[in-house]
Amino acid sequence: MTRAGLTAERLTVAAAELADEIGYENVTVSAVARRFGVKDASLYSHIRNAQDLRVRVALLALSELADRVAAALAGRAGKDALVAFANAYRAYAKEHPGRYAAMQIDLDPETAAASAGPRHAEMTRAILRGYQLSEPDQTDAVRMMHSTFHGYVSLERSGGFRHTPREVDASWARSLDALDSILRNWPPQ
Amino acid sequence: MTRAGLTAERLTVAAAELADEIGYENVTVSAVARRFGVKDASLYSHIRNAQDLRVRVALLALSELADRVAAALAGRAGKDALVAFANAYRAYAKEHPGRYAAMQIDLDPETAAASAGPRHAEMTRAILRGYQLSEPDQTDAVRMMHSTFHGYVSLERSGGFRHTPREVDASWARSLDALDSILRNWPPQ
DNA sequence: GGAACTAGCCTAACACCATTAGGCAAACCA
DNA sequence: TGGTTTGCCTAATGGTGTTAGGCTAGTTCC
Repeated sequence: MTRAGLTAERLTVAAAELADEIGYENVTVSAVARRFGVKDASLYSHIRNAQDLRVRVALLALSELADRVAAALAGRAGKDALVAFANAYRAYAKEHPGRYAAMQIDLDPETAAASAGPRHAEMTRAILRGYQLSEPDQTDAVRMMHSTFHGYVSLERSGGFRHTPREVDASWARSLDALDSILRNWPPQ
Repeated sequence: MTRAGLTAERLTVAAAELADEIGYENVTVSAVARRFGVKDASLYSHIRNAQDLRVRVALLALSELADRVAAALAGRAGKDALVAFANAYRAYAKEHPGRYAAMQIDLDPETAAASAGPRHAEMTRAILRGYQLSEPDQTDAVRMMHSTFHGYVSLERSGGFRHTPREVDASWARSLDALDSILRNWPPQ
């Protein structure tokens, strides 16, 4: 009887793949075990419990997304950077809906601090260097950008835009134009 | 043995309350049954299954939120209306996190059409009457507004803004200023 | 090469949840 | 009051999460 070679990492990747394939909410310890042809209980030497597995998937996704965003940003500034960031973000969410969903669980503060979350924040701030905003406007702008991206992607995914015929891609592009315009003319206090 | 007096409506309300109290993902058929002091199986004369119960909670929440937004909008126009809408939306999400989470499930098209979702869309469009936008800009603007609200609320709830000290309320107000400003000066194609 | 050890996967067992089938009694209705 | 409906129950099945303890494949050390 040869061994399956389970590790926390392999389980995490398998869970992430499963999430993209069958939906995040259907990812279960049993389903992951099945994928490796082992019994459920065997996973518990590698992960603490189901929640632990979910957290690992979230961290994986956060890190993958940060890498892609970083790559997209390289060598760009201003609106170019804004659009590259936004498109990388949205593309990741579309390619990996399950991982994107996993990212939404709330991590406890120390896990969050050790995650790629701070890298996201840092990169978002980097974009704003092209827009001459100082604190606290910068923080407000970061929050608005992040909200818009996340809100758009998440409404798009859940079919919130289906009822209106207008192309979602076109609307997205205009929203980015609007964001750019507002960052260039951030309303004075 | 007196009867518990179950109905689909009472079960839905109880499930919604539970969602706000213990979190949407912990709402289970068993937990609802427990709350009424009846056996799990007894619920199945009133609801088809767990998914049916979830859909009912989502519809309840959509309808409650639409009512509150409608009340907030009454007699307002322009930026006043925008801010009233946004604040009603955010307040509902904070008061009823479980119901807000329930609203995010995707309804099948005909259920969605019969839900309060279209009322939301209509009210959002009504706000834009104060801003002289014609199609397709109007659709794009509706999508951007909705994304911003949803994105903000959902990031705030999941602790996405915790790392930066700036007050979330203040940032929110500035984001609404920014939205207003952009609606007044929607960038030309 | 064999003995001792480690670690990886297994079986067994339990609790909770979702769901279906069929029974019995309370509530209503004639 | 007797019959019918309907509401909740018991019983049973299957999936999932989790713990405890066992067996053996692979490694280490003489």
